Amino acid sequence: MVKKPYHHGDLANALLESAEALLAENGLAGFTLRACARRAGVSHAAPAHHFGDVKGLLTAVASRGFAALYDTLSSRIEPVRGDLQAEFIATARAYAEFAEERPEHFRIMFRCDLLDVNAPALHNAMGDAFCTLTNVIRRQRGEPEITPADLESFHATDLINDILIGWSFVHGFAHLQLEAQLGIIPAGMKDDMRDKAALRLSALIRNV
Amino acid sequence: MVKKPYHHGDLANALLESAEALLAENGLAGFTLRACARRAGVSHAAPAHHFGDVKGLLTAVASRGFAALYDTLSSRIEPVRGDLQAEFIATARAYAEFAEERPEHFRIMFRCDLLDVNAPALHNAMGDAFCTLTNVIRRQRGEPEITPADLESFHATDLINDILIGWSFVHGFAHLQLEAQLGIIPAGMKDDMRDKAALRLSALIRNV
DNA sequence: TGTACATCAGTGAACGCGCGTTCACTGATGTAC
DNA sequence: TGTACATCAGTGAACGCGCGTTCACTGATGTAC
Repeated sequence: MVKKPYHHGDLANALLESAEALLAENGLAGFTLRACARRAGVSHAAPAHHFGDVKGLLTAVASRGFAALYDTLSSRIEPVRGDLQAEFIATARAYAEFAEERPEHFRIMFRCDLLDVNAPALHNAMGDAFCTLTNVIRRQRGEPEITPADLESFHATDLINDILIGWSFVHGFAHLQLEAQLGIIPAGMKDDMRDKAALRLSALIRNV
Repeated sequence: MVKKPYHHGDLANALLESAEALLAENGLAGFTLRACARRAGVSHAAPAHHFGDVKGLLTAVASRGFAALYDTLSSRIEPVRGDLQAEFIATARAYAEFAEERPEHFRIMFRCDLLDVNAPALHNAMGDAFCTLTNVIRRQRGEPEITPADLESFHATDLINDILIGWSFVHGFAHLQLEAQLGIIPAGMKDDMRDKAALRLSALIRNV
């Protein structure tokens, strides 16, 4: 039996994992600084050394959420890259499934009142995820891709028009579904309806 | 000076108004049963007689939110009724402005984890609001309107396709904007971009 | 190679707080007869 | 018209709880010389 060392070694990550587990188990209500510390096997005052306060920890959790969303989107889009219809469908599907599989994580990510929205880590993680969505739209339009760095200074208004449609649709569907607002659609048909809607929008954006 | 009567007379409404005021002032964090009771000038055990518990009160708050959303949508659509492009633009605008003007109320309405989603009052209020949105789409498509009662048994899948696009877009834009995700769009251009996107979608749905 | 010292990353006790719920109660109201 | 009684809508004290933050502290680590 190994004696527990005084220093944890990787407490920051351990706390983030505890936080995510707590969110998954009990929702936002189950998330507290003290509970995270308890779960990580550390005194409740320890997290302050790494995250400052609750908001700091939540912001880090949200950053990891956007990073995970980025990974999900990338991994789903990559296999069908170039097939514009399939890309669009895969994007909507990946986004919606992410929200369904990690509902509490998803909720936190879009709760700017609980987060330090100016934190660089959060800002960058958001930028990566949204850049991926933006590039889906750009490919639909036959335009060259951009990088997260480009996003900062990006003002091509006619393109933003379609990005707005794409973002809003994908996000709106995922959020409405997550929050039980799509009761009108029979449970077994949601995926199919979403795919069809995505297909229709893809055609609109590709202008065919 | 009037002696305060033992019975309040309209405590249920007074509590709802207190709740909404607290949400507006301090967000969800400022909302507690006790705070609502305090603000309504009543002992903290009194609300239980009207709403049972916290969830019951929150559910009633959300119901009033959907009723207010219904009113907002109706009053904005009515003046331009028949002008399909203007109707669609007005709908997106009304929805987004509602979210901006009553952010905390809006957040509560879409937090099914905090609500009793099976409460009839909530269910009906949601139905009224979403029926209004549905009829916007139906008019775009030249189809007869439906009533909230019809909504229950409504499975015309080809129509749902467009409803899904409309709902998701309108809701997604409002939610992304509320949660500070549209930083890429210069502040002064958001309304214009939203209107243009709505116009484009209106054309898609009208199939022109 | 040692050593002094600054800094970092934890501990654990304490503080003050407000919460939701329960409970026995009481004042007010409504209604059956 | 009166009265008994059930029911409703409040009160206020009490319970038990866990929270976030602060603080003085200590053990461990890293580094300058």
